[in-house]
Amino acid sequence: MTGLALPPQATQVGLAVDVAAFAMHGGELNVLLVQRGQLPHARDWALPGGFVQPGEELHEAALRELRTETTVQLEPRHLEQFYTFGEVGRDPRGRIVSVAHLAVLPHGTVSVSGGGHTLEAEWLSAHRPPRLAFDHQAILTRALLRLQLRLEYANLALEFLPDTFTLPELQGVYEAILDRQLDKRNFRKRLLAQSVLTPSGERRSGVGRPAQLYRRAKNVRVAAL
Amino acid sequence: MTGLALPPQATQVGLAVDVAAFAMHGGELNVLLVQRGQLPHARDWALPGGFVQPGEELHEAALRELRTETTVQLEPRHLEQFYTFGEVGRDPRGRIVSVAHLAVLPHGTVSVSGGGHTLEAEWLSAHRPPRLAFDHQAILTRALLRLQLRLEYANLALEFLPDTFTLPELQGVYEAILDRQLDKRNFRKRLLAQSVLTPSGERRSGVGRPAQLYRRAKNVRVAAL
DNA sequence: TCACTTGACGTACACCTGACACTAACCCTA
DNA sequence: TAGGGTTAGTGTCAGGTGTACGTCAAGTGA
Repeated sequence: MTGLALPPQATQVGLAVDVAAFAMHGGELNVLLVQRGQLPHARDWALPGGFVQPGEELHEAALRELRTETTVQLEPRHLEQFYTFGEVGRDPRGRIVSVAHLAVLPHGTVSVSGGGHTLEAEWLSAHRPPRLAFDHQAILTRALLRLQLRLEYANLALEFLPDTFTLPELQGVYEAILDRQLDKRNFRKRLLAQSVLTPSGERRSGVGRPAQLYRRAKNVRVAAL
Repeated sequence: MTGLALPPQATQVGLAVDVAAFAMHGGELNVLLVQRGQLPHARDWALPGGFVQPGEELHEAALRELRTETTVQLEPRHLEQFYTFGEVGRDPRGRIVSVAHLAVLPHGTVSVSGGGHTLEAEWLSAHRPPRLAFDHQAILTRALLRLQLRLEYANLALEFLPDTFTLPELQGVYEAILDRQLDKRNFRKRLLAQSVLTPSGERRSGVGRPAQLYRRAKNVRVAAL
């Protein structure tokens, strides 16, 4: 376009993305992990991720890695870059800078399997994960913090649930993300006051008293990450 | 260390840092800008920044660029990485990814001059800056947002003031950063309730009634960014 | 000494938050 | 069909927080 070249002092580094993808399973907040098939850290668990390709945007790379390593297909709006990890010694192969992304999986995306250079892909406990490769534990910790921050001022929790859901289910999502218990009376008060929910009229039978089903209110947009 | 090499699919990109450094001058929030001496965007204003050197940490690079381009010396604790800009077309020279940093200049750091590849360094209005090179306007906008967020739950504003200061002066810092007016009575109440200030006993004369001078209370640590 | 400027202070109200205990509705089993 | 088990659903009060707002105090300078 211009004939301009990179100046000689421009350090060339490996550019990577990593993705901390979250979903709810059985009342627990899970994070999507892969088992590495290559050195370094072969057979260790890690966040899905990999190198950005030439001409590829950062968020595209994140989506691609997620797709090829875990078969999870995601829309760009559920993805947010949150921190860049570039410490000199973080990867034994050389200077590799990783732009870490946070992903929220809409309800329904569940089955995963390994692919690419990974042996295995699995949903594992986000708050009590196994030992992770590289500095991925630090990345995960920061991702959880960001997720909790976002929870407060977005309707993020709705993403983790199907179209219709009960209030106790929604409360479960909050509790799983915050990793602590909430008072149900205060929770209901707070949520209903926001008027982002409309009762669907139906109820869900289960073990005890049937619960009212809600859905997201019209013209309430879900938080874009 | 291991004999491991970067895999062939590892895209090599130029790695840069940019710094949005803020200070208060004359009741206005200013940002430190440099006038570029090289193509592309020669003679345009830009945020100080440049390429990371081999073996150099990101925050070290940010401090070094600030020092060489603007003669501003800064401690690491006043620096925070806040976003990474990696869009494909953002730099005409090729794929250059920039890790943007926010810097708060303690009061007293004022005189600047160009250096390195820059013609000039100057403090200019942060909320109404001149036209900026590359995507630096987007970087600046995001930096301002982050600064405003930080203001709320840190004692960040104290950094912008000398050791002793009056409450109206402190309020001025808040107003300059938030770019809006605050009620002085509520401001006092809020600030004094935090008990991070101690009256120095002295007063400062000026046009109207002399104001009480305050200093940061003992054992109140300033927010690390 | 009077007008002007700026600092300092208190009150009243709306709102939000968190603590807390009981009733309602349904299922299952004896 | 009655009763026990289980989960859903509700109201109130106290304390704190944020905001709006009027008034007096202490200087300066004409």
